[in-house]
Amino acid sequence: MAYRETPAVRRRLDAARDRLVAKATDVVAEVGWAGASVTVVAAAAGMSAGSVYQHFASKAALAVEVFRRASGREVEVLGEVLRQGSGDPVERLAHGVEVFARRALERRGLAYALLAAPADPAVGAERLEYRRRYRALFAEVVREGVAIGLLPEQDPEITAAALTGAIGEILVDPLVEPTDAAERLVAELRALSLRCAGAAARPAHRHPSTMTDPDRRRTR
Amino acid sequence: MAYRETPAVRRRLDAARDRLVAKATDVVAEVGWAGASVTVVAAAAGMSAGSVYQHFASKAALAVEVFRRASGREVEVLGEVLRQGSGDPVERLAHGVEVFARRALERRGLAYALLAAPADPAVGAERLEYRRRYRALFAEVVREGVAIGLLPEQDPEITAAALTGAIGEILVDPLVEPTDAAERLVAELRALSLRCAGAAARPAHRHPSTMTDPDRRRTR
DNA sequence: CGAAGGTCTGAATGATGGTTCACTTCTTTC
DNA sequence: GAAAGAAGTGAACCATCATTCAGACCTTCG
Repeated sequence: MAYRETPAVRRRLDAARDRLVAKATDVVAEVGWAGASVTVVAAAAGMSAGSVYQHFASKAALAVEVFRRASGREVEVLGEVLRQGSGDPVERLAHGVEVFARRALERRGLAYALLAAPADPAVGAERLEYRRRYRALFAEVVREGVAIGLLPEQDPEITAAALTGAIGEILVDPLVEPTDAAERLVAELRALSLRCAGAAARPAHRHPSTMTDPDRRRTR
Repeated sequence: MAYRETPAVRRRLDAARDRLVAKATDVVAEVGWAGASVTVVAAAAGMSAGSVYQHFASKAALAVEVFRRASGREVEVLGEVLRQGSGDPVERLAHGVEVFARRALERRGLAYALLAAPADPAVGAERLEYRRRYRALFAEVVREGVAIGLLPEQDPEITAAALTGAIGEILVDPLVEPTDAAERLVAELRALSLRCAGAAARPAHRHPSTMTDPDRRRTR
C-alpha cells in the first residue's frame, strides 16, 4: 500500500463533516426540513451532493445528526440548570424554564424546527426521544420538590410532560412577534410553570440570565 | 341537452364524497398521513384513484378536509362544554379538559394524527389554525375566571396556549398504555389544568362524563 | 516519479406517488 | 331507444429528489 490516512486528512474530513452538519442546521432553521434537500444542504456546506454520502449513509442519518446535535445541546443546558443549579427545586425549575425559553426565543427558526416542524419520520422518532428527556429532567426536579414538601402531591411525569408541551406550544407559535415582548413572555411562562407545578406564588429571583445560562458563560 | 344533474345524483355524489372523507379519516387514524396515499384511501372508500379528483382538486385538499372535519368536531364539543356548560368558569374549565382528554383517549390514533403526526404542509398550517381555536376557547374561560376573581391575575392567552400544549403532549405520547390507567390520567390532567390556571385545589365535581359529553348525548 | 488508494464530482438512475386522460359505464331526457 | 352529458376507471405520465457511480483529481509512500 502506498497511501494511508494521515492525521491531517482525518482532521480535514472531520471538519468537513462538522461543517456539513452546522450548515445543514442553518438551512433547516431557515427553510425547514422540507426545504433542506441534499443538494441545497451540500451547496450550503460547499460540497457536492455526492460528498454528503461520504459522511452519512442517508439523508435521514444526516437529519438525525442535525437534530441530535442541536437538541442535545438544549438538553445539556437544561439539565445543568435543573440539576446543578443553585437554590431549592422550585427556584431551579423557574430558572430552567427561563433559560430554555430565552434560548428558544433567540433562535426561533431552530426552535420551531426542533420542536414542531414537519420532518422525516426518523427525526420525528428522535423528537419523541428528546421530549422524553426534557420530561425526565423536569420530572426529576418536580419529584424533588414534592419530596421535600415544597410542591403538592402530584404525578411528576405528567406535570413534566405538561411543562414540556406548554413551553413548546408557547414558544413555537407566532404569538409574540416584537422582541421587546419577549421578556414579558418569559416572565409569564415562569409564573405559569410554577403554578403548573403547584408552587405557591413567589417573586422572581434575582439572577440575570446572562450570568446563569451555561452557554453564554462558556462561549462569550 | 339531454342530461341534467338530478337530486338523486347530487345525493349520491355527496354521499360518495362524505364516504371518501370518512374512510380517509379512518385510514389516517390507522396508518398516519404518510401511509394514506391516494390509491389506498380511494380503495378504502371503494373508488378508483381517479375518482378522488372528482371530489377534491388535490390530495392536499382532501387531507385538509379530513383534518377540518375531525378537528372541527372537537372544537365544537370543547366550545360547547366551556361556554354553555354549567358551573363557574373553573368548573367548566375542568370539565372541558376532562371531555377533551377522554375523547382523545378513545381515539388515540386520530388524536395523534390531528395533534402531532407528521403531515402535509397544508395540514400543518391548518393545525396551527385549530390550535389557535382551542387556545381561544380556553383563554375565554380563563379570562372569565380572572374577571370574577376566581383565578389570579395572568395572561389568559398564555395560560390557554399552555393548556393546549400540555394536554396535547400528555395525550399524544405513549405514556399511558393500559386503558384502566386512563381515568387516573384524566384526573391528573384535570388537577394539573386547574393548577396551571391558578385555581385553588377543589374536589372533582360530580358529573359522569357519559351524561355531559355532547357527542354521546346526541349519538347514543 | 509512479503506483495505490482515497476523496470529490455531478450527471444519470430509480423509486415513489400524485395527477392526468382516453375510454368505459352510467343517467337523464326526448 | 338513442343522443347528450356526466361520472368512474386505472394505466400511463411526470416531477421530485435521494442515491449511485464512472471518471477526475488528490495524497501518501517506496
